[in-house]
Amino acid sequence: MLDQAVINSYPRFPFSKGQCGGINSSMCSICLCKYRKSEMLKMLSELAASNASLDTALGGRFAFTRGTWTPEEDQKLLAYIEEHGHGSWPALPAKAGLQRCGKSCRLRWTNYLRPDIKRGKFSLQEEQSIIQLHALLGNRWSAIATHLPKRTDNEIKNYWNSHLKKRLTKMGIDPVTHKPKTDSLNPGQLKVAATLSHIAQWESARLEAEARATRIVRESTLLRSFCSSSAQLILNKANALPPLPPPPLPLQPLCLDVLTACKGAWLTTLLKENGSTITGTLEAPTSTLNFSDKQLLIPNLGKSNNSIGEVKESMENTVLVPNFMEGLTDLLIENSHDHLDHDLNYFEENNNYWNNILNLVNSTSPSIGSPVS
DNA sequence: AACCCCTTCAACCGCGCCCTA
DNA sequence: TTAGGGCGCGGTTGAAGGGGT
Repeated sequence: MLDQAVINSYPRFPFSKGQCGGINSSMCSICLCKYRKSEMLKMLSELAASNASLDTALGGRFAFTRGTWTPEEDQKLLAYIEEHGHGSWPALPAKAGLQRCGKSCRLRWTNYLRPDIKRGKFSLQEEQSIIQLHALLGNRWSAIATHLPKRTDNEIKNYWNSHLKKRLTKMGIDPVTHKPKTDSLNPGQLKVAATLSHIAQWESARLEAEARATRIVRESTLLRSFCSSSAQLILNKANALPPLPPPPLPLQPLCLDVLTACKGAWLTTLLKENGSTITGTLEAPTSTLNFSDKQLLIPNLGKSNNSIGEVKESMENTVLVPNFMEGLTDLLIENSHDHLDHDLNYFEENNNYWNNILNLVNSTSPSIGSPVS
């Protein structure tokens, strides 16, 4: 058996650190290729017998370059994929003449070299989309990325961690829950929170399913220019996906209603707190819900035969709705105080902001027709 | 100029899912 | 049914660069 010290001293040894000695893992830590234990044992005994370096003993098989990619490497990878498509990633480096593992090539391609990637500063609209989608989806970066054209999940994740998360924290909003940090909820509030959590869970699942379908279609579109036969297979796969299931009633319209109410809440508060006389061309709140003093108030609507009414009735009288949009509403309200009081540009931007949320849900949910009537 | 600290983000790690033989 | 191949995903790391002292 190979000396443990030798294994540990070799930084490129192809097994997970600390696991290679006992051969209790079949996972290569460099390229994630998997090997049979018998094969690994054979490789190790060959190495021990040869008394050579690991690279030599294994035929230079694991002498991968790591770290930052050079322009020459980029060019090689780009040229190969443009001509042949990527095909099997583990096989690509040898064919393309690269001393990289397949996984490194795949990451370089998907996060940097792909022609459909937009690089550079995130726009205000993109920032808002990320915050909105993060409130709905949490750290599902790939799902979020499907709603931001030409942005990668890695880029969005980095931007969130280095910019947006800190910004929300600075404004007193928990970047995980998207709620003000000082929340303490009474039983009635918790009840509503549970209902909204259910909505968010459904929306999250729906967006995830949609993201999957979108990803497949996008991948097929990209590949078509390189490898028409492979693309056709993926297109067939996408076409074979079953339609997204409708959300459970009564959550379906209520979800939209809550969003609409949030928009209305923002509008009402802005007008009220600024003593503004903005009228006419500005859109009025459309929700059946009322709003006052930064609290989304749900009145007792009484008996109703429709399911929406039943849900609302269950919320009873007047309660604070601690949903994920409230933090955003507060964020916007704070912004209005700090920077843009009585500024119509601000109004228009944020009116669009709420319209975007509604459009987002509307456009991605064909089965969700309209807010509750 | 030199050093330190902080931020950014490309790249890597480890896990788990899906598919196939 | 199971093992292995392939790959996507979220979390983490560390090199590079900028700013302050």
